[in-house]
Amino acid sequence: MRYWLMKSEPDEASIDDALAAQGKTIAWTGVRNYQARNFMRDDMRIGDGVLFYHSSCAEPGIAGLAEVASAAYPDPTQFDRKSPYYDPKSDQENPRWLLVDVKAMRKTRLIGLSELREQSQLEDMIILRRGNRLSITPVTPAEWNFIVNKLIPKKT
DNA sequence: GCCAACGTTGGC
DNA sequence: GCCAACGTTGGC
Repeated sequence: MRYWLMKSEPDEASIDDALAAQGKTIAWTGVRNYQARNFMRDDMRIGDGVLFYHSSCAEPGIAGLAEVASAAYPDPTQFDRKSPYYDPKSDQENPRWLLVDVKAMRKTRLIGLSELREQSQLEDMIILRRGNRLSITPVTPAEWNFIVNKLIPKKT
């Protein structure tokens, strides 16, 4: 069992959207970074824990908990000419981009970036490193446990 | 809208 | 294989 942090722009897919989706499961479309793709392809397993992170928005931070709900499979948006994620250089026989399905478990209070940065237990989190842009990053069990057990239950 | 940081591209 | 130019990410 591994743990991950996955960034989503809430304008596109928020934790509320995911919870409202059929089966609470959404296809994690639009990953166009090889390192993030490789995490999905090589390291993710069904049932892995996911911190659902809202990025590029007014209040960036962890907004919910989710689970990996499928193995990696080709992202259909790479073949859709009308999609912003269309990739003319990918071909059907050998798709370049993959996705996994993600099942939303529950919404949490918003744990903002600044609050995350205040936690000495989280100082090594990849998401908090300077210049980090990876949309999918591994989370250590210690980081996961601290966030889920110590931060999330706390009231603001 | 700004811009630092980073990943990708492509000429050589 | 190097690396400058370019495009993107994402917080502010």
